[in-house]
Amino acid sequence: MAQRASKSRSSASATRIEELSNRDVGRAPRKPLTFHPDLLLAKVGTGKTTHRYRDKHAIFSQGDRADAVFYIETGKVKLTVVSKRGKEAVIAILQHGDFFGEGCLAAQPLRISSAVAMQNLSTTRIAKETMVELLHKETDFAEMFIAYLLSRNIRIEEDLVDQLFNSSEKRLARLLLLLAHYGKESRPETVIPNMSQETLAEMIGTTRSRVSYFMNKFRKLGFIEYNGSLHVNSALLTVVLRD
Amino acid sequence: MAQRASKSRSSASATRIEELSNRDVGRAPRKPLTFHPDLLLAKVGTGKTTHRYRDKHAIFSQGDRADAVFYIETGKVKLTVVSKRGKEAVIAILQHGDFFGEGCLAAQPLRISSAVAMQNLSTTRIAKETMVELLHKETDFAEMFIAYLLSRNIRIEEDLVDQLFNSSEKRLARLLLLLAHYGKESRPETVIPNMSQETLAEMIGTTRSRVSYFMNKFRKLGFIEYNGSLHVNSALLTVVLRD
DNA sequence: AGGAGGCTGTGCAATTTAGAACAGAAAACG
DNA sequence: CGTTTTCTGTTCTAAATTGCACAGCCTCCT
Repeated sequence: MAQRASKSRSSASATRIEELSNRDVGRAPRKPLTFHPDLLLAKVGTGKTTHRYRDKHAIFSQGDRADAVFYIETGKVKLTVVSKRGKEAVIAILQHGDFFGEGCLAAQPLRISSAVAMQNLSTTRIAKETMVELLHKETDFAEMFIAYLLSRNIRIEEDLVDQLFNSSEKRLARLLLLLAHYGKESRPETVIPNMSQETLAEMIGTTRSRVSYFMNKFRKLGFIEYNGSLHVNSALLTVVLRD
Repeated sequence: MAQRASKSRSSASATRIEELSNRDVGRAPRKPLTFHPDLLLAKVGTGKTTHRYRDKHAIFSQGDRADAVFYIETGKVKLTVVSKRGKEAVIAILQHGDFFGEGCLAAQPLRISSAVAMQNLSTTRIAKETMVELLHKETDFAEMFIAYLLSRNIRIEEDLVDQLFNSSEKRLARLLLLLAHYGKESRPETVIPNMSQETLAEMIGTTRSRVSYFMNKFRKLGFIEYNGSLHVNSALLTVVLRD
Protein backbone atom coordinates (compact mmCIF):
# COMPACT_ATOMS: atom_id res chain seq x y z
CA MET A 1 0.00 0.00 0.00
CA ALA A 2 1.97 2.81 1.40
CA GLN A 3 3.10 4.00 -1.96
CA ARG A 4 0.07 2.81 -3.76
CA ALA A 5 -1.02 6.25 -4.62
CA SER A 6 2.27 7.24 -6.12
CA LYS A 7 2.36 5.96 -9.62
CA SER A 8 -0.76 4.37 -10.83
CA ARG A 9 0.47 2.61 -13.91
CA SER A 10 -1.13 5.07 -16.28
CA SER A 11 -2.07 2.10 -18.36
CA ALA A 12 -2.95 4.66 -20.95
CA SER A 13 -2.34 4.13 -24.58
CA ALA A 14 0.25 6.83 -25.00
CA THR A 15 3.39 5.74 -23.27
CA ARG A 16 6.58 7.62 -22.75
CA ILE A 17 9.81 6.64 -21.29
CA GLU A 18 11.80 9.45 -19.85
CA GLU A 19 9.41 12.06 -18.76
CA LEU A 20 12.01 14.17 -17.10
CA SER A 21 14.62 13.69 -19.75
CA ASN A 22 16.02 17.03 -20.73
CA ARG A 23 16.07 18.41 -17.26
CA ASP A 24 19.45 18.28 -15.72
CA VAL A 25 21.92 17.17 -18.29
CA GLY A 26 23.85 18.90 -21.00
CA ARG A 27 22.99 16.30 -23.53
CA ALA A 28 21.04 16.61 -26.71
CA PRO A 29 17.47 16.20 -25.51
CA ARG A 30 15.76 13.29 -27.20
CA LYS A 31 12.23 13.83 -28.22
CA PRO A 32 9.93 12.21 -25.72
CA LEU A 33 8.04 9.18 -26.91
CA THR A 34 4.49 10.30 -26.94
CA PHE A 35 3.31 8.11 -29.74
CA HIS A 36 0.46 5.70 -29.56
CA PRO A 37 1.23 1.95 -29.59
CA ASP A 38 -1.65 1.57 -32.02
CA LEU A 39 0.19 3.60 -34.60
CA LEU A 40 3.26 1.46 -34.30
CA LEU A 41 1.27 -1.70 -34.56
CA ALA A 42 -0.39 -0.36 -37.64
CA LYS A 43 2.94 -0.44 -39.41
CA VAL A 44 3.32 -4.14 -38.90
CA GLY A 45 2.45 -6.06 -42.00
CA THR A 46 2.13 -9.78 -41.71
CA GLY A 47 2.05 -11.90 -38.57
CA LYS A 48 -0.52 -9.61 -37.04
CA THR A 49 -4.20 -10.41 -36.90
CA THR A 50 -7.23 -8.97 -35.23
CA HIS A 51 -9.32 -11.18 -32.99
CA ARG A 52 -12.58 -10.49 -31.26
CA TYR A 53 -14.00 -12.34 -28.32
CA ARG A 54 -17.29 -12.16 -26.57
CA ASP A 55 -17.69 -11.64 -22.87
CA LYS A 56 -16.35 -14.56 -20.82
CA HIS A 57 -14.66 -16.17 -23.79
CA ALA A 58 -11.19 -17.61 -23.33
CA ILE A 59 -8.29 -16.19 -25.32
CA PHE A 60 -5.98 -18.84 -23.96
CA SER A 61 -5.80 -21.14 -20.95
CA GLN A 62 -3.19 -22.09 -18.42
CA GLY A 63 -1.08 -24.84 -19.96
CA ASP A 64 -1.70 -23.93 -23.59
CA ARG A 65 1.26 -23.65 -25.88
CA ALA A 66 2.38 -20.03 -25.86
CA ASP A 67 3.31 -18.62 -29.22
CA ALA A 68 1.81 -15.17 -29.47
CA VAL A 69 1.50 -11.85 -27.72
CA PHE A 70 -1.76 -9.94 -27.61
CA TYR A 71 -2.48 -6.26 -27.58
CA ILE A 72 -5.82 -4.95 -26.37
CA GLU A 73 -7.69 -2.58 -28.66
CA THR A 74 -10.97 -2.41 -26.80
CA GLY A 75 -12.57 -4.27 -23.93
CA LYS A 76 -10.95 -5.86 -20.93
CA VAL A 77 -9.07 -9.03 -20.14
CA LYS A 78 -8.86 -10.96 -16.91
CA LEU A 79 -5.73 -13.00 -16.23
CA THR A 80 -6.22 -15.86 -13.80
CA VAL A 81 -4.23 -18.68 -12.31
CA VAL A 82 -5.61 -21.86 -10.78
CA SER A 83 -3.93 -23.49 -7.83
CA LYS A 84 -3.52 -27.18 -7.27
CA ARG A 85 -6.45 -27.11 -4.91
CA GLY A 86 -8.66 -25.52 -7.50
CA LYS A 87 -8.59 -22.09 -5.98
CA GLU A 88 -8.49 -19.32 -8.51
CA ALA A 89 -6.53 -16.07 -8.36
CA VAL A 90 -6.84 -13.04 -10.57
CA ILE A 91 -3.44 -11.67 -11.44
CA ALA A 92 -4.53 -8.66 -13.42
CA ILE A 93 -7.31 -6.94 -15.26
CA LEU A 94 -6.03 -5.31 -18.41
CA GLN A 95 -7.50 -2.90 -20.88
CA HIS A 96 -6.79 -0.81 -23.95
CA GLY A 97 -3.10 -0.22 -24.43
CA ASP A 98 -2.03 -3.26 -22.46
CA PHE A 99 -0.28 -6.34 -23.75
CA PHE A 100 -0.71 -9.85 -22.44
CA GLY A 101 0.75 -13.24 -23.12
CA GLU A 102 4.18 -11.62 -23.37
CA GLY A 103 5.66 -14.34 -21.17
CA CYS A 104 6.25 -16.44 -24.27
CA LEU A 105 8.94 -14.01 -25.36
CA ALA A 106 10.95 -15.12 -22.36
CA ALA A 107 10.97 -18.69 -23.52
CA GLN A 108 7.92 -19.73 -21.58
CA PRO A 109 6.67 -22.60 -23.71
CA LEU A 110 3.31 -22.78 -21.94
CA ARG A 111 0.83 -20.23 -20.66
CA ILE A 112 1.09 -19.84 -16.94
CA SER A 113 -2.23 -18.08 -16.69
CA SER A 114 -5.57 -18.05 -18.42
CA ALA A 115 -6.85 -15.01 -20.27
CA VAL A 116 -10.59 -14.38 -20.45
CA ALA A 117 -12.46 -11.58 -22.17
CA MET A 118 -14.39 -9.42 -19.74
CA GLN A 119 -16.38 -7.42 -22.20
CA ASN A 120 -16.60 -7.69 -25.91
CA LEU A 121 -12.95 -7.65 -26.66
CA SER A 122 -10.87 -6.71 -29.64
CA THR A 123 -7.22 -7.71 -29.69
CA THR A 124 -4.30 -7.64 -32.02
CA ARG A 125 -2.54 -10.94 -31.98
CA ILE A 126 1.15 -10.86 -32.82
CA ALA A 127 2.93 -14.12 -33.47
CA LYS A 128 5.90 -14.62 -31.22
CA GLU A 129 8.34 -14.61 -34.12
CA THR A 130 6.85 -11.42 -35.45
CA MET A 131 7.10 -9.79 -32.07
CA VAL A 132 10.75 -10.71 -31.75
CA GLU A 133 11.45 -9.32 -35.20
CA LEU A 134 9.58 -6.19 -34.32
CA LEU A 135 11.47 -5.65 -31.13
CA HIS A 136 14.67 -6.20 -33.00
CA LYS A 137 14.06 -3.92 -35.93
CA GLU A 138 11.74 -1.23 -34.71
CA THR A 139 13.52 0.81 -32.13
CA ASP A 140 10.45 2.85 -31.33
CA PHE A 141 8.40 -0.23 -30.82
CA ALA A 142 11.00 -1.75 -28.55
CA GLU A 143 11.13 1.40 -26.48
CA MET A 144 7.42 1.50 -26.13
CA PHE A 145 7.41 -2.12 -25.08
CA ILE A 146 10.08 -1.47 -22.51
CA ALA A 147 8.02 1.35 -21.11
CA TYR A 148 5.07 -0.99 -20.95
CA LEU A 149 7.01 -3.73 -19.20
CA LEU A 150 8.34 -1.24 -16.69
CA SER A 151 4.87 0.00 -15.86
CA ARG A 152 3.58 -3.55 -15.46
CA ASN A 153 6.51 -4.35 -13.27
CA ILE A 154 5.77 -1.43 -11.05
CA ARG A 155 2.14 -2.32 -10.80
CA ILE A 156 2.74 -5.98 -9.97
CA GLU A 157 5.30 -4.96 -7.42
CA GLU A 158 2.78 -2.65 -5.82
CA ASP A 159 0.27 -5.46 -5.71
CA LEU A 160 2.82 -7.71 -4.09
CA VAL A 161 3.70 -5.14 -1.46
CA ASP A 162 0.01 -4.62 -0.82
CA GLN A 163 -0.36 -8.33 -0.13
CA LEU A 164 2.66 -8.35 2.11
CA PHE A 165 1.55 -5.43 4.21
CA ASN A 166 -2.16 -5.06 4.33
CA SER A 167 -5.22 -6.75 5.75
CA SER A 168 -7.95 -7.94 3.44
CA GLU A 169 -10.08 -4.97 4.38
CA LYS A 170 -7.44 -2.54 3.15
CA ARG A 171 -6.67 -4.60 0.11
CA LEU A 172 -10.31 -4.54 -0.87
CA ALA A 173 -10.49 -0.80 -0.36
CA ARG A 174 -7.40 -0.25 -2.47
CA LEU A 175 -8.71 -2.54 -5.19
CA LEU A 176 -12.02 -0.74 -5.40
CA LEU A 177 -10.29 2.60 -5.64
CA LEU A 178 -7.99 1.35 -8.36
CA LEU A 179 -10.87 -0.13 -10.30
CA ALA A 180 -12.85 3.05 -9.92
CA HIS A 181 -10.11 5.21 -11.35
CA TYR A 182 -9.72 2.67 -14.06
CA GLY A 183 -11.49 4.49 -16.81
CA LYS A 184 -9.21 7.28 -15.64
CA GLU A 185 -11.64 10.07 -16.09
CA SER A 186 -10.30 10.11 -12.56
CA ARG A 187 -13.18 11.76 -10.90
CA PRO A 188 -13.28 11.06 -7.21
CA GLU A 189 -16.43 8.99 -7.57
CA THR A 190 -16.78 6.46 -10.31
CA VAL A 191 -18.71 3.43 -11.34
CA ILE A 192 -17.13 0.03 -11.46
CA PRO A 193 -18.13 -2.35 -14.23
CA ASN A 194 -19.62 -5.73 -13.63
CA MET A 195 -17.46 -7.50 -11.13
CA SER A 196 -18.76 -10.19 -8.81
CA GLN A 197 -17.70 -10.47 -5.20
CA GLU A 198 -16.17 -13.75 -6.18
CA THR A 199 -13.84 -12.03 -8.64
CA LEU A 200 -12.99 -9.32 -6.16
CA ALA A 201 -12.10 -12.00 -3.65
CA GLU A 202 -9.84 -13.72 -6.14
CA MET A 203 -8.05 -10.47 -6.84
CA ILE A 204 -7.11 -9.75 -3.26
CA GLY A 205 -6.66 -13.34 -2.18
CA THR A 206 -9.49 -13.85 0.25
CA THR A 207 -12.92 -15.44 0.41
CA ARG A 208 -16.15 -14.17 -1.02
CA SER A 209 -17.86 -14.09 2.36
CA ARG A 210 -15.12 -11.80 3.56
CA VAL A 211 -15.60 -9.50 0.61
CA SER A 212 -19.34 -9.46 1.20
CA TYR A 213 -18.77 -8.51 4.80
CA PHE A 214 -16.49 -5.60 3.99
CA MET A 215 -18.60 -4.41 1.09
CA ASN A 216 -21.50 -4.06 3.46
CA LYS A 217 -19.33 -2.37 6.00
CA PHE A 218 -18.13 0.12 3.39
CA ARG A 219 -21.68 0.67 2.27
CA LYS A 220 -22.95 1.36 5.73
CA LEU A 221 -20.17 3.88 6.15
CA GLY A 222 -21.17 5.56 2.91
CA PHE A 223 -17.91 4.76 1.16
CA ILE A 224 -19.59 2.88 -1.65
CA GLU A 225 -23.07 2.41 -3.04
CA TYR A 226 -24.40 -0.45 -5.06
CA ASN A 227 -27.41 -2.38 -6.19
CA GLY A 228 -26.22 -3.62 -9.50
CA SER A 229 -23.68 -1.10 -10.51
CA LEU A 230 -21.07 -0.07 -8.01
CA HIS A 231 -20.15 3.49 -7.11
CA VAL A 232 -16.99 4.19 -5.22
CA ASN A 233 -16.74 7.28 -3.09
CA SER A 234 -13.32 8.79 -2.72
CA ALA A 235 -13.87 8.77 1.04
CA LEU A 236 -13.00 5.10 0.83
CA LEU A 237 -9.44 6.34 0.81
CA THR A 238 -9.63 6.79 4.57
CA VAL A 239 -9.71 3.02 4.92
CA VAL A 240 -6.54 2.66 2.94
CA LEU A 241 -4.75 5.50 4.61
CA ARG A 242 -5.54 4.95 8.24
CA ASP A 243 -2.98 3.34 10.48
CA MET B 1 2.94 -21.78 -6.00
CA ALA B 2 1.40 -24.24 -8.35
CA GLN B 3 3.61 -23.20 -11.18
CA ARG B 4 6.47 -22.17 -9.04
CA ALA B 5 8.63 -24.93 -10.32
CA SER B 6 8.06 -24.10 -13.92
CA LYS B 7 10.32 -21.26 -14.80
CA SER B 8 12.68 -20.21 -12.15
CA ARG B 9 13.81 -16.93 -13.59
CA SER B 10 17.27 -18.22 -14.50
CA SER B 11 18.59 -14.97 -13.19
CA ALA B 12 21.77 -16.01 -14.90
CA SER B 13 24.01 -13.58 -16.61
CA ALA B 14 23.52 -14.92 -20.08
CA THR B 15 20.04 -14.03 -21.16
CA ARG B 16 18.28 -15.02 -24.30
CA ILE B 17 15.02 -14.00 -25.67
CA GLU B 18 13.42 -16.49 -27.95
CA GLU B 19 14.69 -19.85 -26.98
CA LEU B 20 12.43 -21.73 -29.30
CA SER B 21 12.78 -19.33 -32.16
CA ASN B 22 13.60 -21.24 -35.27
CA ARG B 23 11.29 -24.09 -34.60
CA ASP B 24 8.07 -23.85 -36.40
CA VAL B 25 8.25 -21.04 -38.85
CA GLY B 26 9.61 -20.62 -42.32
CA ARG B 27 11.37 -17.45 -41.43
CA ALA B 28 15.04 -16.70 -41.47
CA PRO B 29 16.14 -17.90 -38.04
CA ARG B 30 17.65 -15.10 -35.99
CA LYS B 31 20.66 -15.97 -33.99
CA PRO B 32 19.68 -16.45 -30.37
CA LEU B 33 20.92 -13.87 -27.94
CA THR B 34 23.37 -15.74 -25.84
CA PHE B 35 25.66 -12.86 -25.08
CA HIS B 36 26.53 -11.69 -21.65
CA PRO B 37 25.15 -8.33 -20.44
CA ASP B 38 28.59 -7.59 -19.12
CA LEU B 39 29.99 -7.50 -22.61
CA LEU B 40 27.36 -5.07 -23.75
CA LEU B 41 27.91 -2.84 -20.79
CA ALA B 42 31.60 -2.89 -21.50
CA LYS B 43 30.93 -1.06 -24.72
CA VAL B 44 29.32 1.84 -22.95
CA GLY B 45 31.68 4.74 -22.67
CA THR B 46 30.68 7.59 -20.45
CA GLY B 47 27.81 7.77 -18.03
CA LYS B 48 28.79 4.43 -16.57
CA THR B 49 30.68 4.07 -13.33
CA THR B 50 31.59 1.25 -11.02
CA HIS B 51 30.54 1.42 -7.40
CA ARG B 52 31.39 -0.86 -4.55
CA TYR B 53 29.50 -1.18 -1.32
CA ARG B 54 30.19 -3.07 1.82
CA ASP B 55 27.74 -5.45 3.41
CA LYS B 56 24.62 -3.69 4.72
CA HIS B 57 25.46 -0.43 3.00
CA ALA B 58 22.67 1.47 1.28
CA ILE B 59 22.82 2.05 -2.45
CA PHE B 60 19.71 4.18 -2.31
CA SER B 61 16.73 4.65 -0.02
CA GLN B 62 13.00 4.86 -0.46
CA GLY B 63 12.18 8.46 -1.33
CA ASP B 64 15.53 9.34 -2.86
CA ARG B 65 15.58 11.04 -6.20
CA ALA B 66 15.84 8.34 -8.84
CA ASP B 67 18.21 9.08 -11.68
CA ALA B 68 20.21 5.94 -12.35
CA VAL B 69 19.94 2.25 -13.02
CA PHE B 70 22.28 -0.27 -11.45
CA TYR B 71 23.66 -3.51 -12.73
CA ILE B 72 25.08 -6.08 -10.33
CA GLU B 73 28.55 -7.38 -11.07
CA THR B 74 29.15 -9.34 -7.89
CA GLY B 75 27.43 -9.65 -4.54
CA LYS B 76 23.76 -9.38 -3.71
CA VAL B 77 21.23 -6.65 -3.22
CA LYS B 78 18.13 -6.59 -1.06
CA LEU B 79 15.23 -4.41 -2.12
CA THR B 80 12.93 -3.37 0.70
CA VAL B 81 9.87 -1.23 1.22
CA VAL B 82 8.70 0.27 4.49
CA SER B 83 5.02 0.62 5.28
CA LYS B 84 3.38 3.53 7.00
CA ARG B 85 3.38 1.55 10.21
CA GLY B 86 7.08 0.91 9.98
CA LYS B 87 6.78 -2.68 8.90
CA GLU B 88 9.38 -3.71 6.38
CA ALA B 89 8.94 -5.96 3.37
CA VAL B 90 11.58 -7.47 1.15
CA ILE B 91 10.57 -7.27 -2.48
CA ALA B 92 13.51 -9.07 -3.98
CA ILE B 93 17.02 -10.32 -3.52
CA LEU B 94 19.06 -9.78 -6.63
CA GLN B 95 22.46 -10.94 -7.76
CA HIS B 96 24.90 -10.95 -10.62
CA GLY B 97 23.23 -10.25 -13.92
CA ASP B 98 20.29 -8.42 -12.39
CA PHE B 99 19.42 -4.75 -12.72
CA PHE B 100 17.77 -2.63 -10.10
CA GLY B 101 16.51 0.91 -9.82
CA GLU B 102 15.07 0.61 -13.32
CA GLY B 103 11.82 2.17 -12.16
CA CYS B 104 13.28 5.60 -12.87
CA LEU B 105 13.13 4.84 -16.58
CA ALA B 106 9.37 4.80 -16.28
CA ALA B 107 9.29 8.34 -15.03
CA GLN B 108 9.37 7.43 -11.38
CA PRO B 109 10.98 10.53 -9.91
CA LEU B 110 11.59 8.90 -6.54
CA ARG B 111 12.78 5.51 -5.38
CA ILE B 112 9.89 3.41 -4.20
CA SER B 113 12.16 0.96 -2.45
CA SER B 114 15.47 0.91 -0.66
CA ALA B 115 18.44 -1.04 -1.99
CA VAL B 116 20.96 -2.47 0.44
CA ALA B 117 24.12 -4.44 -0.25
CA MET B 118 24.00 -7.94 1.17
CA GLN B 119 27.58 -8.90 0.66
CA ASN B 120 30.45 -6.92 -0.63
CA LEU B 121 28.84 -5.60 -3.72
CA SER B 122 30.12 -4.35 -7.03
CA THR B 123 27.72 -2.51 -9.31
CA THR B 124 27.78 -0.64 -12.56
CA ARG B 125 25.82 2.53 -12.23
CA ILE B 126 24.27 3.86 -15.41
CA ALA B 127 22.83 7.35 -15.41
CA LYS B 128 19.23 7.42 -16.46
CA GLU B 129 19.98 9.48 -19.53
CA THR B 130 22.72 7.12 -20.56
CA MET B 131 20.44 4.18 -20.14
CA VAL B 132 17.78 5.75 -22.29
CA GLU B 133 20.34 6.48 -24.97
CA LEU B 134 21.60 2.95 -24.76
CA LEU B 135 18.19 1.43 -25.09
CA HIS B 136 17.55 3.66 -28.04
CA LYS B 137 20.74 3.06 -29.94
CA GLU B 138 21.90 -0.40 -29.02
CA THR B 139 19.42 -2.90 -30.27
CA ASP B 140 21.18 -5.79 -28.61
CA PHE B 141 21.20 -4.03 -25.32
CA ALA B 142 17.53 -3.20 -25.59
CA GLU B 143 16.71 -6.80 -26.36
CA MET B 144 18.68 -8.04 -23.44
CA PHE B 145 16.95 -5.55 -21.19
CA ILE B 146 13.56 -6.66 -22.44
CA ALA B 147 14.49 -10.24 -21.69
CA TYR B 148 15.49 -9.17 -18.23
CA LEU B 149 12.29 -7.25 -17.60
CA LEU B 150 10.24 -10.19 -18.77
CA SER B 151 12.01 -12.55 -16.42
CA ARG B 152 11.55 -10.14 -13.51
CA ASN B 153 7.92 -9.80 -14.40
CA ILE B 154 7.44 -13.51 -14.34
CA ARG B 155 9.19 -13.85 -11.04
CA ILE B 156 7.24 -11.08 -9.33
CA GLU B 157 4.05 -12.50 -10.69
CA GLU B 158 4.92 -15.88 -9.23
CA ASP B 159 5.61 -14.26 -5.91
CA LEU B 160 2.27 -12.53 -6.02
CA VAL B 161 0.43 -15.73 -6.85
CA ASP B 162 2.27 -17.43 -4.03
CA GLN B 163 1.01 -14.79 -1.63
CA LEU B 164 -2.51 -15.09 -2.95
CA PHE B 165 -2.67 -18.85 -2.66
CA ASN B 166 -0.46 -20.18 0.04
CA SER B 167 -0.17 -20.24 3.81
CA SER B 168 2.92 -18.86 5.46
CA GLU B 169 4.25 -22.34 5.98
CA LYS B 170 4.21 -23.07 2.27
CA ARG B 171 5.53 -19.66 1.40
CA LEU B 172 8.48 -20.22 3.69
CA ALA B 173 9.15 -23.62 2.19
CA ARG B 174 9.04 -22.21 -1.31
CA LEU B 175 11.31 -19.34 -0.36
CA LEU B 176 13.91 -21.62 1.15
CA LEU B 177 13.91 -23.80 -1.92
CA LEU B 178 14.28 -20.81 -4.20
CA LEU B 179 17.09 -19.42 -2.13
CA ALA B 180 18.81 -22.78 -2.08
CA HIS B 181 18.81 -23.10 -5.83
CA TYR B 182 20.02 -19.57 -5.99
CA GLY B 183 23.63 -20.22 -6.71
CA LYS B 184 22.08 -22.49 -9.32
CA GLU B 185 24.57 -25.27 -9.08
CA SER B 186 21.09 -26.66 -8.57
CA ARG B 187 21.97 -29.65 -6.56
CA PRO B 188 19.06 -30.90 -4.56
CA GLU B 189 20.66 -29.86 -1.31
CA THR B 190 22.30 -26.50 -0.97
CA VAL B 191 23.46 -24.02 1.52
CA ILE B 192 21.76 -20.71 1.98
CA PRO B 193 23.84 -17.66 2.73
CA ASN B 194 23.41 -15.53 5.77
CA MET B 195 19.78 -14.67 6.13
CA SER B 196 18.14 -13.92 9.45
CA GLN B 197 14.70 -15.18 10.34
CA GLU B 198 13.70 -11.56 10.41
CA THR B 199 14.60 -11.15 6.75
CA LEU B 200 12.89 -14.38 5.81
CA ALA B 201 9.77 -13.15 7.57
CA GLU B 202 9.87 -9.90 5.65
CA MET B 203 10.15 -11.76 2.38
CA ILE B 204 7.05 -13.86 2.84
CA GLY B 205 5.05 -11.29 4.76
CA THR B 206 4.79 -12.81 8.18
CA THR B 207 6.33 -12.48 11.63
CA ARG B 208 9.66 -13.72 12.81
CA SER B 209 8.17 -15.89 15.50
CA ARG B 210 6.17 -17.64 12.83
CA VAL B 211 9.29 -18.24 10.78
CA SER B 212 11.08 -19.57 13.81
CA TYR B 213 8.24 -21.93 14.48
CA PHE B 214 8.22 -23.37 10.97
CA MET B 215 11.99 -23.53 10.71
CA ASN B 216 12.00 -25.77 13.73
CA LYS B 217 9.19 -27.81 12.36
CA PHE B 218 11.07 -28.30 9.09
CA ARG B 219 14.20 -29.17 10.98
CA LYS B 220 12.48 -31.77 13.09
CA LEU B 221 11.12 -33.30 9.93
CA GLY B 222 14.59 -33.40 8.44
CA PHE B 223 13.80 -30.98 5.64
CA ILE B 224 16.47 -28.52 6.62
CA GLU B 225 19.52 -28.41 8.86
CA TYR B 226 21.13 -25.41 10.40
CA ASN B 227 23.30 -24.10 13.12
CA GLY B 228 24.80 -21.10 11.45
CA SER B 229 24.68 -22.03 7.84
CA LEU B 230 21.47 -23.39 6.46
CA HIS B 231 21.12 -26.53 4.39
CA VAL B 232 17.96 -27.17 2.48
CA ASN B 233 16.99 -30.70 1.67
CA SER B 234 15.01 -31.20 -1.50
CA ALA B 235 12.50 -33.16 0.57
CA LEU B 236 11.22 -29.77 1.64
CA LEU B 237 9.40 -29.83 -1.65
CA THR B 238 6.79 -32.08 -0.12
CA VAL B 239 5.63 -29.17 1.98
CA VAL B 240 5.14 -27.02 -1.09
CA LEU B 241 3.51 -29.73 -3.13
CA ARG B 242 1.11 -31.29 -0.72
CA ASP B 243 -2.51 -30.40 -0.89
C1' DA C 1 -45.61 -20.27 -13.67
C1' DG C 2 -41.86 -23.00 -12.26
C1' DG C 3 -37.40 -24.17 -11.84
C1' DA C 4 -32.22 -23.71 -12.26
C1' DG C 5 -28.37 -21.18 -11.39
C1' DG C 6 -25.72 -17.28 -10.09
C1' DC C 7 -24.95 -13.76 -6.70
C1' DT C 8 -25.38 -11.90 -2.16
C1' DG C 9 -26.03 -11.42 3.13
C1' DT C 10 -25.06 -13.84 7.30
C1' DG C 11 -23.66 -16.74 10.98
C1' DC C 12 -20.36 -19.79 13.09
C1' DA C 13 -16.63 -23.15 14.34
C1' DA C 14 -12.00 -24.28 13.34
C1' DT C 15 -7.57 -22.48 11.96
C1' DT C 16 -4.22 -19.39 11.14
C1' DT C 17 -1.97 -15.38 12.17
C1' DA C 18 -0.23 -11.20 14.46
C1' DG C 19 2.06 -9.22 18.18
C1' DA C 20 4.20 -8.92 22.24
C1' DA C 21 7.05 -10.78 25.64
C1' DC C 22 11.02 -13.03 27.69
C1' DA C 23 15.09 -15.99 28.28
C1' DG C 24 18.95 -18.22 26.44
C1' DA C 25 22.61 -18.64 22.70
C1' DA C 26 25.59 -16.66 19.65
C1' DA C 27 28.04 -13.03 17.63
C1' DA C 28 30.08 -8.46 17.62
C1' DC C 29 32.74 -5.21 19.96
C1' DG C 30 35.29 -2.37 22.89
C1' DC D 1 37.27 -10.84 28.52
C1' DG D 2 33.18 -8.81 29.85
C1' DT D 3 29.36 -6.61 27.75
C1' DT D 4 26.24 -5.05 24.40
C1' DT D 5 23.77 -6.41 20.48
C1' DT D 6 21.65 -9.51 17.50
C1' DC D 7 19.43 -13.73 16.68
C1' DT D 8 16.64 -17.59 18.07
C1' DG D 9 13.21 -20.72 20.61
C1' DT D 10 8.99 -20.52 22.79
C1' DT D 11 4.69 -19.27 24.79
C1' DC D 12 0.31 -16.87 25.11
C1' DT D 13 -3.75 -13.95 23.89
C1' DA D 14 -6.37 -11.35 20.86
C1' DA D 15 -7.59 -10.79 16.27
C1' DA D 16 -8.07 -12.04 11.52
C1' DT D 17 -9.20 -15.37 8.30
C1' DT D 18 -10.88 -19.55 6.34
C1' DG D 19 -14.44 -22.80 5.05
C1' DC D 20 -18.81 -24.02 5.14
C1' DA D 21 -23.66 -23.69 5.25
C1' DC D 22 -28.01 -21.84 4.26
C1' DA D 23 -31.57 -18.55 2.95
C1' DG D 24 -33.14 -14.88 0.04
C1' DC D 25 -32.96 -12.54 -4.44
C1' DC D 26 -32.36 -11.99 -8.85
C1' DT D 27 -32.27 -13.25 -13.93
C1' DC D 28 -32.60 -16.42 -17.48
C1' DC D 29 -34.89 -20.10 -19.64
C1' DT D 30 -38.51 -23.22 -21.05
